[in-house]
Amino acid sequence: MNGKVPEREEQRRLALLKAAFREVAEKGFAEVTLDDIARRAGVSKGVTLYYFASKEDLFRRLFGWLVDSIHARMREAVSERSDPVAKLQALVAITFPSPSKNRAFFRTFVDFCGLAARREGFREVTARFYEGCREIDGAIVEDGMRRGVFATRETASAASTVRAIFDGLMMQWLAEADPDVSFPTYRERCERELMRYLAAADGEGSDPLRGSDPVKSAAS
Amino acid sequence: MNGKVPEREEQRRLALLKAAFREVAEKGFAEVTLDDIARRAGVSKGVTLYYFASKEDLFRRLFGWLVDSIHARMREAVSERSDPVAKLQALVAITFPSPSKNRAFFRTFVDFCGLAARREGFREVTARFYEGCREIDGAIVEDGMRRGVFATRETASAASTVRAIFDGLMMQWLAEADPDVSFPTYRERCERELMRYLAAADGEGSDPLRGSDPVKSAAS
DNA sequence: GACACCTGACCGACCGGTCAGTTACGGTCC
DNA sequence: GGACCGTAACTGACCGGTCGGTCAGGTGTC
Repeated sequence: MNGKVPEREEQRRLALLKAAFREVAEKGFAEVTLDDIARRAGVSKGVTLYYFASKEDLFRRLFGWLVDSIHARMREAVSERSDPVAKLQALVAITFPSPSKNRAFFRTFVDFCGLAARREGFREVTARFYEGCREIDGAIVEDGMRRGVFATRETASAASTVRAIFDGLMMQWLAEADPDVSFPTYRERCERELMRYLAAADGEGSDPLRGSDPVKSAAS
Repeated sequence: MNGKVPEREEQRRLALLKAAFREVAEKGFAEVTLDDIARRAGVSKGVTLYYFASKEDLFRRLFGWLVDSIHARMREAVSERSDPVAKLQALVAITFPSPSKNRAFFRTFVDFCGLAARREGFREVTARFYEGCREIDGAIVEDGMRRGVFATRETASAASTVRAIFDGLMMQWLAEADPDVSFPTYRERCERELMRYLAAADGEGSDPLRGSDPVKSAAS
């Protein structure tokens, strides 16, 4: 009907990546075998290495694909709002979609950071992830500063800190004994603390969030 | 000369843990073999499993030992100062000691978080790590608030965010193409951004740091 | 029948864990 | 002092299992 061969090939590759993602999210890179991935995708083991040069190649592409997806989703969500505060809230919503999706993505992410910290070939992808985040976060911060909603600060550092708050809270969440229960706590905390950090310096009264009842649920 | 046997045993165990730490920092949990650890410690392979029940047992104890060490060092550094700002600076100094030590600890830490996010038996140790941090960070924040140096906020959330900024920046640092070069940038940024987050809300003028030249080195 | 796609048995390497055997050493008895 | 011994510490060959990667051959489609 149309240019079919390379399309079908791409389709197959994508199916394998999706299968690999689910496997990695569950077991971690080190524990996943090529057989697991093939079985999850409903094909035989040989196919995996028919479409990817090696296990490492597959993992690298998997993470590249994840990074592109998440960036696209972030950019889309941000572009749909005009208010910097709303943009940030949209980012929080993207980053904390649901316990299970969160767990899947962030487990994979942490795994990958561990790999990237050691193997040169993987580092490039993590660098690209943070590069994109810096761009997205930085644009929001700058916009908010221009409009006087956020306090003046150096954009690069602020974007870096915003991202650190996202990632750092996520790591704490992953370590929780019962992540499903504490999920809403962390999501709300993320939003509130980002606002706190960015809020204009002339008093908490101008806090764009109605900062009413402090969430005490995480206290010991 | 004295009660010798159990002491010598503990000594051996510690030597193995240290060897394991160096190996893991370099290669990651998944890539380290019992043989690697033994060889690094200058003994034969059999010894490793003579002193530890299994590889998993060894790794769990390794991380427990690391967590205790880092907590002790943090507590000591903090207890030596009285000013909350100085305490926080001391914490930054502990957390960012040098590129190589940083890399070693944080690579291991990230690895371990990946494990803990999946295996029940490991989660308890990460939970303990964050529990201790919450205690240390929380005490500083609370002290600062009482003295009016930091703006009023809910202690648990603030401690959580402080720790998130530490961890999140560290992850970004790990992803840098040339970590050794960007190390001072991240260290300074960590200190400055923590202060920014915690600083009293009545204007940047009261910023406890002399916020002079913005570090632009991380901008694209 | 040619070709792309797919299969799964197979190979070689590796690794956690076991264990039979060796070594080092402190104590004991003559 | 030295012969002897018991045991804790240590060694490394070995085993069973696993996994990444290969490949000879099958299958379906144009």
